[in-house]
Amino acid sequence: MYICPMYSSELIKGTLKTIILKLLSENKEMYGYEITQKVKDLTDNKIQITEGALYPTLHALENDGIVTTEIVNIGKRVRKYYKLTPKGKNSATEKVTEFADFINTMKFLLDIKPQLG
Amino acid sequence: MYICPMYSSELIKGTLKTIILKLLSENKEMYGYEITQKVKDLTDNKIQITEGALYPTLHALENDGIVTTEIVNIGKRVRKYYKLTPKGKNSATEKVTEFADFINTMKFLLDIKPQLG
DNA sequence: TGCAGATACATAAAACTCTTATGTATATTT
DNA sequence: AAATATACATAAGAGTTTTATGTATCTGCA
Repeated sequence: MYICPMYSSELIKGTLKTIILKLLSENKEMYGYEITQKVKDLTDNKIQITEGALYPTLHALENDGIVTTEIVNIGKRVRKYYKLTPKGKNSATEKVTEFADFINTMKFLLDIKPQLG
Repeated sequence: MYICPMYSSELIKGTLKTIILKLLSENKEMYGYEITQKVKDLTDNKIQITEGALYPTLHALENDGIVTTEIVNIGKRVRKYYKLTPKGKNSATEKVTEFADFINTMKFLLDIKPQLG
């Protein structure tokens, strides 16, 4: 069985909220499992969000008023959709902006050259 | 008193080892306090490594054979210099390469455009 | 000369985030 | 029929960082 090359877990730490907020800012509403698959697809399996990390984070975002939820029945199964609040939209923008700035700082600090392609 | 704008602490998580290894790969040997100041200077105060994070990390690097240490007396004070081992040089290269790749993935995922300037 | 701030190390408790493991249940594919 | 995928959830443990504390020397300046 093939194990895809993932980033070391410490690298991904601290980026989970940013990723979730960005996806929600683009998709109006998403459910948890959908988020994990989207991230997996978009990153060519390099970033795989685990459920143990995802669900507690989503619950925290709800508690903080960043997202609201809506439970939808799909046949006999349940989906919980998450949607950004106005406050959440601001948070999303801020988080992504901060991360972009952070990337530039790290590129300078680590002397990383931009790549062609 | 002016408080400089730092990145949110979660953003910096997981990057400490990479930063340390990169600096050591460029400077042959450095001591702990020097590392904190260098990072502060190079990032315009945006990244400030705390001692409580730095020293345990340096000790872990030593235990893992990534660095060796040399204690030097400066007057009546003591400095502990850290230097990469051959294994550590490989680790430094790997960590920086991995981070560069990670940055590209995140830029794509977060749809971050390259900036002019 | 005395005091603040900088230099320089270190550790420990607490907080925070993520991994790993486990649990429940339905739907689909082989 | 069984394995895999979908879909939620929580909890113990691991790992990293923050915050707090401790020790000690050196420098600048008022």
